[in-house]
Order: sequence, then structure tokens, then C-alpha cells
Amino acid sequence: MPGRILVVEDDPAISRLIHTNLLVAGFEAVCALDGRQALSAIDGQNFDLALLDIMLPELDGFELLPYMQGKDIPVIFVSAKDDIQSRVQGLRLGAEDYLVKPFDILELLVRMEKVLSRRDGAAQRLAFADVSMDEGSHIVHKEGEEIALKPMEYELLRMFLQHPGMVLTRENLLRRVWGDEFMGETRTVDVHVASLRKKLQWEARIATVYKIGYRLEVNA
Amino acid sequence: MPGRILVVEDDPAISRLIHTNLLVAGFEAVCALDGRQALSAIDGQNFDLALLDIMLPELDGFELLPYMQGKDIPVIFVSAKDDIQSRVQGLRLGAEDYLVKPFDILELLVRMEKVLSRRDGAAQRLAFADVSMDEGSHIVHKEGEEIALKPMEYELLRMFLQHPGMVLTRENLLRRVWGDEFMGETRTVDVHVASLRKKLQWEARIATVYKIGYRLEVNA
DNA sequence: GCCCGCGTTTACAACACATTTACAACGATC
DNA sequence: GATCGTTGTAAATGTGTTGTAAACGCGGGC
Repeated sequence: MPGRILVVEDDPAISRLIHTNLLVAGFEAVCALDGRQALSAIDGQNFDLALLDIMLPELDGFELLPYMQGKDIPVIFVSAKDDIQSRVQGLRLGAEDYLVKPFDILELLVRMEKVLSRRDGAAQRLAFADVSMDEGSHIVHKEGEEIALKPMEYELLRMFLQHPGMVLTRENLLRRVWGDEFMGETRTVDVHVASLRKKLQWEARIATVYKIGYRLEVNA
Repeated sequence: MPGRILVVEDDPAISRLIHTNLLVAGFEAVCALDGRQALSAIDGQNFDLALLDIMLPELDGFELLPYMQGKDIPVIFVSAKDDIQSRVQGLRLGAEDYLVKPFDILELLVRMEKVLSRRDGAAQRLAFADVSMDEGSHIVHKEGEEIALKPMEYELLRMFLQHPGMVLTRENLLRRVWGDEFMGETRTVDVHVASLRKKLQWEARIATVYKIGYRLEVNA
């Protein structure tokens, strides 16, 4: 979940407004009230996106941009300056977008989402413990090593990763991985769980829930 | 040079205004005055970008968007509607940007450039491992040697080079290389992949992803 | 009208995989 | 601790998927 946002805005009211809205939308937001604070923020921490006001004390937004680019953080300018020159300059310099205050918070969120999803390359990524699966390439890694999974194993693993700690009954797995028409008496699920366990060395991570099904253990 | 722009705008004055400005800026521009014209335009020709007005006779811009996406043409909405709902809707549906009329032509050009360069960025260096393809001359080289590819093989190779490491499903390839109308049960993709593999000696580089499609291997 | 090049289809071989099966190991219950 | 149902596991089986060469058909050029 990409979600760390740096908000650089010198008006405390606006800063707080953006901050709370980002939190509500499920982002993690860090506020900086001037350029210097922004610099020290990106020095130690990683961010997935920066919202930059242009007119700031100390360093202004345009001056801040190169630092963001150096850290590979995409930037959306959010400014009261709505003259064409500023907009064009901001975009030309390499910002991902430019919004003019006052803006609608919903539009901000949508434009942020677009920038973030462009970053991800729309390639989803599920991970748990030492295993990660990349939906784009359909490749599963364990400790950096590529693990070759068969189609059904892959689907099954996805189910586990999507529901860590939850008990997945055989019926559930059959319905959602194999499809509704399957059903009935079968040992298929067990066999596939077995091979997943073996390939990922997850004998302990995938626990058997007697008479019910299986569960991806969150602990140890 | 990416430069074929489709302008869909029912007001002849604005249409002409955009058209001349695009020409001046070095683009090739085709104008459609309603949704129907737009559809027939994209049926025969390729475009690198579409500027869509939203309020149009016949089909409106929102209705047009899916067709553009089907042809893989990025869209910028250019509309007099500046209510938040339309903006959010347009962006959510998948448009690359949304400008409100009246807009400054310079800002339009800058935003177009950003969209186009993002496209190119995704399609950037059309070279991989020992193979490179030159879009201008339509010639493919492997280790300096020229490889003669048939048109479909060329298109297919481009798809792979544009998405290294990603799984390309048969449906995806059919849609984006062959066109929407193909679809259905067919082995065509497999056959073309086979001949690409043979000509480039890429038996290992193009991996089969069982039941899904193919992937250009980034490693080894 | 006849080639020729190319894309598509076909047919069959080679292969990968899911499922079944059979039996061993295990767990709950009495 | 014996028993019966449940799960683990390896191997066998059969089906669906992919590789591949060759046939087919369509269109453009001569």
C-alpha cells in the first residue's frame, strides 16, 4: 500500500485540512511548514508522494523540486498562484501535476491516486514474511529467490496472502480458487496445500485447522 | 516523434483554434466534431493522444473514453464542465488529465507533452539484452546483425520490449497487437511467439506462463 | 490470372498440470 | 490405548495446454 505523503504547506489551517483528509483516505501524512522542514523530512524518511505549496518561507516549492526528484519522490504542486507561467513552469520542471487553490479535496485525492498508481506501474504486489508475489510478472520470490509455482498453487497462495490469519475452509478455497462448479468430495485442496508448503518451506506457516481447513499463521 | 493528436470538439471555433496551435507546435492534428466522427477516426488511424471534449452530440466524451482505451490512446479531457464531479469522474475512468475551458494553450501543450513523454517513457528504450529495434527504420538488430521480422512479429516484439518482465496474456496481446475484433479461440499468438523465439534465438528469453501467456525474462 | 509473402488454421506430438488414488501418519474421542 | 475419521504425501493417470511444422487462404504485385 503506497501511502506516505509529505505535505509542504505554510498555512497551518490548510496544512491541517489536508492532513486530516489524507488520514481519512487511508494515507500516512507528514506535514512540513517550510522548505527547511521539508528537506530534513526527506532526509531521513521515505515518501511516496509530495504535495508542495509553491510560495513558502525559506525555500520555495520550485527550489524544493530538485531535491524531491533526487529522492525519486513524485511531486504535485498545490498553489494559490494560478497564473499560467507558474503552472507551465511547475509542469515543465517535472512535477506530476499542478492544482490551484482553492481546490476540492476529492479532486486532490483522485489526482494523487493517479500519480501513485503510475508509480506502481499498476503492478500489484502481495507479500508476507519472506515471500512476495508480483501480480504483474506472475513471479513469486522467497528470500530473493524465485520460486516456480504452478497456476493453481499461485492462485492458492494469493488466497492465503489476501487473508493472513484467517481460516480458509476447503469449501471456501474450492469455490474461490477452483470455481463454484467443483464442489463435492475431493482431496485436491490438501494436495495443493501440501505442495505449497513444500515449495515455500511453509510447513509451519500454513497451519492445518482440523476438520475445517487451513490458515496462514501471522506469528513466528 | 510521437505526434498524431485526435481533437474531438464540437465547437468549430475552438476546434480550429486548437488545431492551428497544435500544428504550430509541431503536432499532426485530426479533428472530429462529434463522437461518431471520433469513432470512425480511430477505427482506421492510429493516434498518440486524444483531446476529448465531454459535452458532444451523439456520443459524449465519457462514452468515448472506453474506445480510446481499447485502442490504447491516452486521453486528456478538455471541457467547459468544471464541476468537481466531472473532473473526478473523468480521471477515475482513466483519463490522463482534465483541463477546464477556457484554458491556456500553453498549459495544454505542456500537459500534452507530459502525457506523451510518460507514454514514451513506458515505451522507452526499445532494446533488450542483445536485441534492439529502431522504430524509425523498422529494423531489428541482434548483436549487430540485422534480423528480418515480418510485420506481426515486429509488433509482437515491440509489445514484449515495452513490457519487459510483465506477463502478457494471450487476450492482451490479441487486443493490443491484433485489435479488438479478433478475440476468441485461436492459436495465432502461440505461432507468432514461436517464430519470434526462433528468429531471435530467444527460446529462453520469452518464457511461457502456463495457462496465462508469455513473459520477456529480465534475468539470464 | 498467377505467384509470392504472410497471417491464420490445422493436426499432431510433446509436455505440464490437476486430480485421483493408495497408503501412511496423525488426531480426536471414548 | 484402540479405533475411526482426517490429513500428509508420493506416484499414477488422464486431460488440457503449448510447441511446431505444414497446409491453407487471402491479398498485392507482376
